[in-house]
Amino acid sequence: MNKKFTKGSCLLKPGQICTSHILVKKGIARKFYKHNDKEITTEIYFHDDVAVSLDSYIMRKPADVYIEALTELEVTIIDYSRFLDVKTKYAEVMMLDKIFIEYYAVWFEQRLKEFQTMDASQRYLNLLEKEPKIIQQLSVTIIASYLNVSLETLSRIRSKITRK
Amino acid sequence: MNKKFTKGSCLLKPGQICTSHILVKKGIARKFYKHNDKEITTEIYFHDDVAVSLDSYIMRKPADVYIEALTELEVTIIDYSRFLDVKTKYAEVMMLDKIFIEYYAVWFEQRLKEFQTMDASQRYLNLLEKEPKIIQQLSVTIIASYLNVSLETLSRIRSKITRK
DNA sequence: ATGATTATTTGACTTAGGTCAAATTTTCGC
DNA sequence: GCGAAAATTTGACCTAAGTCAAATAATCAT
Repeated sequence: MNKKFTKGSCLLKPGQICTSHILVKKGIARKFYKHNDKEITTEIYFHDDVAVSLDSYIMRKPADVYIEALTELEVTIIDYSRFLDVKTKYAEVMMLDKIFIEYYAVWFEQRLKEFQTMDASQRYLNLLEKEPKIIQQLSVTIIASYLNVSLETLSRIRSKITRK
Repeated sequence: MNKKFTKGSCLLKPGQICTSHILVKKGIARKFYKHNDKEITTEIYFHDDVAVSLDSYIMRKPADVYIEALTELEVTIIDYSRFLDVKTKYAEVMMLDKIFIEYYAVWFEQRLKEFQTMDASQRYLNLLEKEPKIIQQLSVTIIASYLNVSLETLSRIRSKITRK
């Protein structure tokens, strides 16, 4: 089921239960949570990426994250209840769902390692290498909140790099 | 298939492919990786916990982590090939495997959030609350490497807390 | 028990990165 | 294009936590 969202609108808000997967078809979205009024961006979605609040979806509990359209956005909503029905019938679909979560878990492990082993500049350079689209298309504010540094620090990192 | 390991021995080393899940029956184990000669502990396993190098297991690629016995250790090895065979036959088993990974992913997400939002003392207090066994039974060195702080800093955090 | 090894604590110093404030640049509505 | 609002950069300063070194404390083998 296809849907459109305007820039700045939210596809999911804290308190809602995430019952579906969101497949981005056009535009950019992000997931973030608030901590002491600070926004921390955890994921950024481009074409064909899938957005979901994993713990809300799995535990059937209210989400604690926002999923927000960063541009005009077109998505396909994959409804959980329908999906569940298909899953019980077709082992293949269930297998795909499992593979999705496996890769998601590996991605989390990788990202955790980045925070444990890299300082701010290394994280920036790593992101530049691995996901240049994020650097190219998003604002300093959003990139900083994705790297978990202050905007000022990110700005300094960038100027130091370009000065070289 | 049951196996015993002596304290300090490794159940998995970098370079090996992790083809099985390890179910701890007795003793304590940990997973860690080395970064610039520093050991970073990522997980600690007690009775009935399951140890696996997820990315090695899923991607069938050489592991980059150690799984080490911290005490005399008794485990049950669940071999991947056998398990795979069972999985194709019994959807139930596959479902359990999927649930395992789902919870694992949620756990990673949670842990990532801890690093993004808590300072060293908060992480310590959080661990004390959520996994007191780790604080009670392991050395400062291991706890520090699990919290990703230096041993000196952890020692100072502890003395500050007990002084209160 | 005693000396040796290992683990933990304490001290002095350094540094990455945060905060707050001001300056500058960019973006956008009209 | 022009002024206002928003985003980014720069500066000054501060703090959490790291490093290195030395001092205690705990553990272990003989």
